[in-house]
Amino acid sequence: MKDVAEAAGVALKTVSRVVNDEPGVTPATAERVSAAIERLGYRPNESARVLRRGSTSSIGLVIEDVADPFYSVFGRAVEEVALRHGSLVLSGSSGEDPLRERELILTFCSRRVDGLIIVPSGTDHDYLRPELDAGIAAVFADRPGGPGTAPYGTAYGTTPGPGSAPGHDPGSGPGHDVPGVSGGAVSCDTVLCDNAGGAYAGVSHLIRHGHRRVAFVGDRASIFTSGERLRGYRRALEEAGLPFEESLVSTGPAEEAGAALTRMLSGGDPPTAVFTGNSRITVAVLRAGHRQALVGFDDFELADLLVPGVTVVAQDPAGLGRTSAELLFRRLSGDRGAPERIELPTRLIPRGSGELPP
Amino acid sequence: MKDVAEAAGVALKTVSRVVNDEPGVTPATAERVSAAIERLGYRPNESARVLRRGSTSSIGLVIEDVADPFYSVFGRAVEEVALRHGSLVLSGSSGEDPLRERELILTFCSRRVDGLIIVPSGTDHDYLRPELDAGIAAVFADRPGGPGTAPYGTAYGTTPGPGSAPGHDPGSGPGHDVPGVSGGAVSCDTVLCDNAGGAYAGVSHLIRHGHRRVAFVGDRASIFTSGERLRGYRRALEEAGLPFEESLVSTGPAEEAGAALTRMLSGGDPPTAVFTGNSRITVAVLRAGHRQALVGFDDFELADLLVPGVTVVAQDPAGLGRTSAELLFRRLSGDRGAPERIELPTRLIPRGSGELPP
DNA sequence: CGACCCGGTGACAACGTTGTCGGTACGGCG
DNA sequence: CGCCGTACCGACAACGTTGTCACCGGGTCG
Repeated sequence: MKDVAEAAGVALKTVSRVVNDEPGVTPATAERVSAAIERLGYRPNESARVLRRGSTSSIGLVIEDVADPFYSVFGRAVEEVALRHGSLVLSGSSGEDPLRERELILTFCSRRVDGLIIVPSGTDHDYLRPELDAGIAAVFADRPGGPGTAPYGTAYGTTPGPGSAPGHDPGSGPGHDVPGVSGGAVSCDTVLCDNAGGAYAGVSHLIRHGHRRVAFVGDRASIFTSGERLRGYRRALEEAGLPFEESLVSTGPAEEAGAALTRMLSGGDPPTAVFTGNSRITVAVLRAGHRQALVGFDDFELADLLVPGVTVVAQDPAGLGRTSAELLFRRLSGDRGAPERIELPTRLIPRGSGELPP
Repeated sequence: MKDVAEAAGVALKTVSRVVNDEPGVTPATAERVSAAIERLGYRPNESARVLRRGSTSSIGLVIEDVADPFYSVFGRAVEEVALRHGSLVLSGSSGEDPLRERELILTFCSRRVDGLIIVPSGTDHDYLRPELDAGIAAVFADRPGGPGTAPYGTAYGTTPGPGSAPGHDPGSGPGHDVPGVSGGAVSCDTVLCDNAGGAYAGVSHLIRHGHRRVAFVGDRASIFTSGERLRGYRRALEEAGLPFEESLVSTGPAEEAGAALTRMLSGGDPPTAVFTGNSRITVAVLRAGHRQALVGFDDFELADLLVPGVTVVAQDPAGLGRTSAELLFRRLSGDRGAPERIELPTRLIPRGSGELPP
């Protein structure tokens, strides 16, 4: 910029004015400066600008896996909203590792993002407190999280299941008696799917088609969404006056879903229908060659092309992303209202597999 | 940081030393500083650090659509490599709009990314020249691009097709007689798939199974990969002594692919087999209900679950991302060798649809 | 005709960090 | 006892930008 000023024969500040479209520059001068900028291939240094102004015009996005269709559509929606607000998106995959998640978030904070959108893997986000106090906005999406919100659903607070083991809390833990910051659960905005309601609708759909033994094959019980969907499953059974049987429920990673269902089917009095807890599991079950009536939570591409078409309870990943981002930007533009908790509806899409008779 | 120094009763510089693990600090002092850092919830300001040091430890990734499975897997691979090198990834979707692409790239440059990985939509990247001269590394992936490389494939340089129209080159164009920078094509590193070879293999596969009239349904001819794949198709025909017939070739957006094929099939002497130019088109053709022998370029999820399974020429999006990123980081660590052009092999995966008889 | 005002411009400090260099205390050695 | 070397630490400048304020010339109004 100094070079540009020199080349155009003006002061630094004038160049700054031109770059930022500030008023108070003669068209002639502006033209001279613009020419110099073009000629020297000058680009403003965003770091310096950020340092000076304090705001980075960028937000951080922490999701489980950038390559997962659900999250990538989610991310795209966030990007779209960010673009409209002139913001950039820093994104990173946590890979369900709370440690990696923490690292990513803190990295983003170091880069002074204006806000964060987090699909939390971990349950403990107390380390966020100083950042929140420092004015960084945060929205939790798809699952609840945040400092002080650990005891949310029933699934949380139980044994953390495999995968959450690696050396938790390496530092000296969050300061205990910090003056001014201590105590008081400060919860953040949260945008969720209506997991329980969706599962309820899907299972009820199967029951309505005559099934009385419906299996639930879901993800690890330690995952919030998984627990909620199981809750919806139970409610649907209860309401129909059907018994809840442990033997018809399996929770675990998608790779084991096929085998789990096979075991159920080979037992006495096998289920005639299956409700699957997410699309990875739905696909795993299909791949294992099972042909029972099936409703899956979460839509996936080509579900309509399979034979029979796969009936699903569709979430709206784009809507989730859009809503989260819009909420975040509302906070960034000064909304200081109470933390919100938004639940997005799901939609049952009948395609054939869920309408098969027992 | 000033606050931390004050709280710990030391100088700014000492805090800096502790934060950066620099030698020359007594354990006792370091401990005092660390305690103060923890207590105050201090995080270093990356912007200031960048301003001072010059390197941002971040790279920019410009792809067509973050939500597209191909690119999201690609992006994930890039992220993985970046993580290993301690870098962050800024990513953005260009949406096939050269203007948006340019904007994104320049934004990234303003943020002083160390390097760029670009899946180019536009053909003209001359605006990159000042950045490249300023030391930013760039790798073009999936399609060639970059300043001076416009006249690459045969498809380029022709009429730009619909979609590239919106007000090109708004400024005063790249400086014409810039001293020191003018002329001389400076090409960048490029990582591609073996598009022509893959298409050749796929079409040959169909021919080997007895087909003599093979249709090509591909994307707009203005897209590099599309042109290359068409080239492979022609070569396969030639080598088998089959005529190239315009009436068996359709290029255009995926939404029109189904209708295009329908038209071909309703003509006299219809094709008995179809080669599709990308997975979106493959799916469109399947959705249109066509049941000819089919080989598609690019693999997609559930291709194996359809009946019959869809034979594809699989690319390796993760490999593409990994290779691109590794090449980029090699450049960043000082490799000043001649620009490379890497072509990744494809793999034919027979699943049934490509082995149907005429 | 002089005072005032205003639009255009420039000088300077400050944002938070780190590289450089200079200072101080302490231990060892002549 | 004095000198030197080393280890630790602090003051200061600089990175590139922008906010603040002062300046200056010309037009306007009293």
